[in-house]
Amino acid sequence: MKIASFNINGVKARLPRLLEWLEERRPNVACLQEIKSIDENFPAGEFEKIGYKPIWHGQKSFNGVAILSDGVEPEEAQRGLPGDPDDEQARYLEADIGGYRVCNLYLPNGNPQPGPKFDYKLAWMKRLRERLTELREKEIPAVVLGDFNVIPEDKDTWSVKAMQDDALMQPESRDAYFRLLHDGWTDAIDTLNPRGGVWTFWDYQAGAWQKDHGFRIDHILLSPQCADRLVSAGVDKEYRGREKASDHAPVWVELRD
DNA sequence: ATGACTGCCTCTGGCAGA
Repeated sequence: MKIASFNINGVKARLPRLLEWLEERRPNVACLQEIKSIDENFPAGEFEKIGYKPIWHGQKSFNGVAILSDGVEPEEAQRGLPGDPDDEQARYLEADIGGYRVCNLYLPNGNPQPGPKFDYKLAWMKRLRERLTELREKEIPAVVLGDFNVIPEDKDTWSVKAMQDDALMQPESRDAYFRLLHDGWTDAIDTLNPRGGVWTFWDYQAGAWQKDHGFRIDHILLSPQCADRLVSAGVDKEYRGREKASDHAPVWVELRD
């Protein structure tokens, strides 16, 4: 079972690149973030044409998440992150697929910090922990993946100095991430690349891609019930270098059946 | 260096992203 995550930065602008990646790499499940589309405009038919069954949670202009499943209908389990009825941002979608609970998230960026956006990020992470604790207590084999907007450790960025004031690597953001790991979730990419130096994002600006100035913010967490099924995990880095690329590269995990 | 690039909706410039 191969489960992937891709912050595509606009489903409309990225559609040819996205279809190309799906056909070339053929993940069983693909979680998308930043579809930047209202529900009515989501191009479901384009995915169905190549064999993927989609569910999606859209929003005008920003955010938006979707789950695509190869040949199998995803059984939606949760739309939107619980815990705040006033939060209308489309950043969370859960589905049952092939015996796994797949939790797709687009965690708030939090810049500028300090400020209300950073407060929203930290509150969102607290709610996420509560949701994931529920799943853990039910002992569901779960994969939680997406754009976490957290640089977990210094080894996960090309430059600590360049990023030191960024919301992505503030101690509060990191603490909230490590609370999840201490709860029993396994960071699949970090487990297989303990020395770091693996990037999933390169800024469009200042020639960041050409200079390999990236960082790791797209993560895949495994619940205790499926951590021992981990076979491999990685980043489809080459897709960041293609024409009209997203600023993120896809990440993926392969789990033993 | 208040920089850079890209997508969105469209008040085609301002906002958001990271």
